[in-house]
Amino acid sequence: MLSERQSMILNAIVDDYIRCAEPVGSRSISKRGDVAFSPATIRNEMADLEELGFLEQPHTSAGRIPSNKGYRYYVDHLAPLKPLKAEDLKLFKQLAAEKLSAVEEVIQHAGTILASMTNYTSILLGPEKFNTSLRHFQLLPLNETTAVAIIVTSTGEVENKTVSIPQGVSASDMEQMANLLNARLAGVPMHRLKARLYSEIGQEIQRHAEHYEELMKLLDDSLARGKDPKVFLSGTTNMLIQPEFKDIGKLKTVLDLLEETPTLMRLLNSEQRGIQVRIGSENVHQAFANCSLITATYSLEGEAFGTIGILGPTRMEYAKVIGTLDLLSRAMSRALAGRYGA
Amino acid sequence: MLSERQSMILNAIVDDYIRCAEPVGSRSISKRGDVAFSPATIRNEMADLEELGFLEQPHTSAGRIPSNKGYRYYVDHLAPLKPLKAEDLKLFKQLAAEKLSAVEEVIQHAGTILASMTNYTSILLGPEKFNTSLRHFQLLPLNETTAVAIIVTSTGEVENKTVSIPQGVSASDMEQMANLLNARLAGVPMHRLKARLYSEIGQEIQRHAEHYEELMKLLDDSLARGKDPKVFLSGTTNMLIQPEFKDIGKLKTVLDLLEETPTLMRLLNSEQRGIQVRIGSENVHQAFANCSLITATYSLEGEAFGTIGILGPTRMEYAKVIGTLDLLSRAMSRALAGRYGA
DNA sequence: CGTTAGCACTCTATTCAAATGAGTGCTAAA
DNA sequence: TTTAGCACTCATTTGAATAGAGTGCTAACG
Repeated sequence: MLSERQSMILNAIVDDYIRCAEPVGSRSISKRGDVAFSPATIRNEMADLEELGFLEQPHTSAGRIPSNKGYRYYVDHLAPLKPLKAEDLKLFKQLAAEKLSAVEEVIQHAGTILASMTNYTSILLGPEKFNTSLRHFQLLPLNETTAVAIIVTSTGEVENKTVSIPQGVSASDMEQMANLLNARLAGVPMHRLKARLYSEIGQEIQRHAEHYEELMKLLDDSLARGKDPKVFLSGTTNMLIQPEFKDIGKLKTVLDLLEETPTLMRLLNSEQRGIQVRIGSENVHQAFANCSLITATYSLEGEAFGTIGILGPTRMEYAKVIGTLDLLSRAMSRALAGRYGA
Repeated sequence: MLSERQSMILNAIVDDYIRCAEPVGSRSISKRGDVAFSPATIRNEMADLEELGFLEQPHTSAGRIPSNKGYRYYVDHLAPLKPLKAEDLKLFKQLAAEKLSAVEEVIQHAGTILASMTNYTSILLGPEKFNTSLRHFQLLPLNETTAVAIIVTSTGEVENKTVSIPQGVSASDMEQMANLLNARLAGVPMHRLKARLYSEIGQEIQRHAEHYEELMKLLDDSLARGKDPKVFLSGTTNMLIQPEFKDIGKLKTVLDLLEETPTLMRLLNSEQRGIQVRIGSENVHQAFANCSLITATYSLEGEAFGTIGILGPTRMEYAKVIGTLDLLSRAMSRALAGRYGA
């Protein structure tokens, strides 16, 4: 699609622009050394590249900046896969080695590393609990009216929920219920719990206990899915140092959106495994028009999957970020593996 | 300490400055109507107030702005306690009425309300678990090497922790241990748990079981205090709209500090109950020199206490914020009461 | 024919002096 | 004691001139 020379020039422009955040002119490219042509020649090529839609010109007498299409070409064909620095690799190893007790801590920690290494904002999605199963259920009365329902999943995560005790249900009723659930539903995938509750436990309760309605309501409440998977943000303030966000208004719009979990979920949502790059307007939300989001997925014992992502300006160090995410997602899978599971 | 007229003028200046964020001059005060003197007279008083340290002048030909001492006087003597708007009160009632299942949700929600009502940043500290006691303990093996320890407190909070199982400890050992702890330590205050573990349970284990060392280590790990109380932030982006933070550098320093839980803890830390106002340099951290922090405490069944706070520029709507915090802290205490507890 | 030097042109950013205007302090009069 | 008047200060705004970076085009060059 592009000639050798055009590719080289596009590459040079994107590189330069990523580094300096300023329109790059023909002269400065010529001087870089890796494109050994005169400014005039480069100018001609640049005019062509602009016509093809890979470059843009803020105004007549400025240099060129890459368009979204330009970035896309850069990412797909040009971005050199930089090897990570040794010190960064060390951080990853530490992550895997560290004695982090909970999945959430591993994720949180990974997010912090990611943000500090890249100087962008990291967004991590906890594992979908879709593929985990029930390990243990408990129903613990606190007083006459409220109880705590505790669910432990096969991956060792603990969810808890305060539920109110229906009239006429006794502590021993609840204990029986919990025992019944553990006996019958242990090992059942989380997303099938409710269905199985009605199909299997329902009859049993109806046979042995009064208060059928009340007990079912209680159990139904208790098993209510522990809301959406958690989102972990880190390095949001790195947005502040990006020159593209010197406009506080736009900055606030973006930061505000980052506080909304549903927006983030929608942003990260994808069926695809592996690494994905969404440049500028490829993102769902209009406010992220000059942002790029790069995501990778990690797995937890091959059962559950989560997403880690980096949000930054479209003028992002793609090569570095992609490499980092790739390695870190593997490191996370490794750190989470073996620690739990059947 | 200040004459009637001086008070009035100081009041007018602080009021105006809080509204407009710009140095206020003698003329504009004279025109306000509530201080019926000529600009010249007011100028004289202003000169006096400056000499006394209540006002400052950015430069010779600008109006005056309040000093920290000025704000302090305003807060202590002048700030009129504004009644809240009806719609705001309604929000509070909703908070109390809502069926929020977990303490943390109540707190989180209160923080959101607080931030959106005041347009400042809210910082809420979860209840100190200091005064809560053990309700239930459980130790649940996940596989050969790891187990989940679950602690339920008297206020219905659930803490969980993944611990590794020492060599030679069996599932039935762990079950016994858990039963023992429940039998002996239920009702014991959280902060005394470890001490009691050694003084009471220790002997028992030594008598009945092998692996004394290992079991004690396991239990000790399991009871490790669930880190610091959680901190909930809301409305951090409200900082962006404050003109005092148009300097992105300072803004970043502050926002970065807000991400550090220990800093926040130190910032909020106080033995005092009730409402506290810390103006500018009265705050621990240098970076908060032009911020004010107003805090109030709430209680959970009279047992545990937490803190809610508002962080904003020193030029803060003290009257409104103090009123809001006062009411909200009560509303929270109410919302949390009755829901749990013995 | 592809490449490059040269040059006129465009447009932004910088600089600097002058004008503006908000606000003060002081003095003298009411 | 209060206030009108006035000279003075100083940040901000304004506008014009200038500098500078970069382009597009044309003509020359190998």
